[in-house]
Amino acid sequence: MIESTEGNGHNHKILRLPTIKRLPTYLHILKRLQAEGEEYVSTTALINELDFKPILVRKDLVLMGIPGKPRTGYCLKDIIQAIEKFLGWNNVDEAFLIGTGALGSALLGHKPFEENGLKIVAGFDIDPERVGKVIHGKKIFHLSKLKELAHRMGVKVGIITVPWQSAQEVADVLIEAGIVGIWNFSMLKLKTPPEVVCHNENLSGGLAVFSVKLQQRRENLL
Amino acid sequence: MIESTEGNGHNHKILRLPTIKRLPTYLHILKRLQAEGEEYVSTTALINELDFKPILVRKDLVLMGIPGKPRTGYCLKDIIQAIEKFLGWNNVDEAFLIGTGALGSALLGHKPFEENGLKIVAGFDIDPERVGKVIHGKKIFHLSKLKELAHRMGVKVGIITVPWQSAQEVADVLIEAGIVGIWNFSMLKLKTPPEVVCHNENLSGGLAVFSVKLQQRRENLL
DNA sequence: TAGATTGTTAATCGATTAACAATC
DNA sequence: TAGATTGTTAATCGATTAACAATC
Repeated sequence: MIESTEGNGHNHKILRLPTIKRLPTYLHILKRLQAEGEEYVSTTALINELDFKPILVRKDLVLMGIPGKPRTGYCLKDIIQAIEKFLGWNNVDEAFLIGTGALGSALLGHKPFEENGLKIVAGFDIDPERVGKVIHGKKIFHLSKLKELAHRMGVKVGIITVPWQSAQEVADVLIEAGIVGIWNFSMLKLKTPPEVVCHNENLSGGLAVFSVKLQQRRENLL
Repeated sequence: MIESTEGNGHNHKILRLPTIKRLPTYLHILKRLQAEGEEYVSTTALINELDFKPILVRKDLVLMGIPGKPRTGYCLKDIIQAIEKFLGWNNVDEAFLIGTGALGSALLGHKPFEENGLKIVAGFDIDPERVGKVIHGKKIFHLSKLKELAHRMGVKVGIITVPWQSAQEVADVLIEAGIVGIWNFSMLKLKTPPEVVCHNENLSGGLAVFSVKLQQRRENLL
């Protein structure tokens, strides 16, 4: 029933995941350089602060359609603007966060989110100890209030930071409340309808890589 | 991006990063199945709870040297043990965490770390408001105490959760204190000597991917 | 035996790197 | 012009998927 007469395929430049993940790193360094008064930057200069090869950076910028000038490099203002626009970080999405344990509380107070287009406006929990409290300036409501508040405030994004056992239950509440995007920090693969965007964050993947590196370090010492 | 083992090479089975990042996900599901009383699992059954294709799981298990039985699948106890051993999650590393802001506090109380081989034993900060406090059961010391405590307690791992401006400074303190592994959550690329293992966590990469997915969702609606 | 599943070998796909021409 | 840097096209490298033989 939902048909996209004009919204097929390539209404938006399609970047690949590895590229997208690198963008915030670029952005951070570019802003630093800008704050230091620079106006242009070359990819060779950029990678001083980076782990990548210059050609990779150039490929990424080409993919985003950002033009550079031979000999001078890229205009900082232009790349910054292009990246922020591409990521949608220039206009802010309001979000609800469900699950105010250690991780959830942290995200409630995580500054970079607000600066990067995602503003958490309220927290939710079912623990009576937590409901009614204020964490990092954000009020915690009972989960049963979510649907009503979502409609009243027009919030369309949910962040799940509950243990995996209750993650699906929470997802169902969000879907019922008309949320269109879910950022899932739990270990459970959620069942969601196709029209809801769901992104699973795999925090333990990072720990795994670190653990293996540590082990290899240890073995190399022997 | 692929970090090869630097040194001699094959003292340890070498897994690739994508495989390593998938291991915790496998582990989590395998343990769930075990708790439900299962003894064997086939890759076809596994991917019900997963986003991957069965062949990919089998390839990963082969890489780790875990044998399966045609028709029956893999012995849960064996895979779980093999993965935990590979990740070094059966013996616990003690770690210091530096920077007790929102993110740092969260990690101090993040249960899965303890269960997965990384035990944070103390926090550090320079803010007098925070020094002396106890967060999630862990005492916060002044950064100037780190070196002495590291030696006394034999701690060899550091987790950096300070803003990027002070990250290098903190890293220098850790290196000076004889730490061998650094898990860096700041946005700064740290300068570390080759004998120190350094793993940079890119949290904003996840946000970037989620942001793009949200945008695409929005565009498809039009 | 019949059937399901593993695990090997080859094919495909995607991402990074290299070479180099185009540009200012 | 000389030199540095971009950006294109091709080569390489790595990861995933497919096909299928081996196994219980």
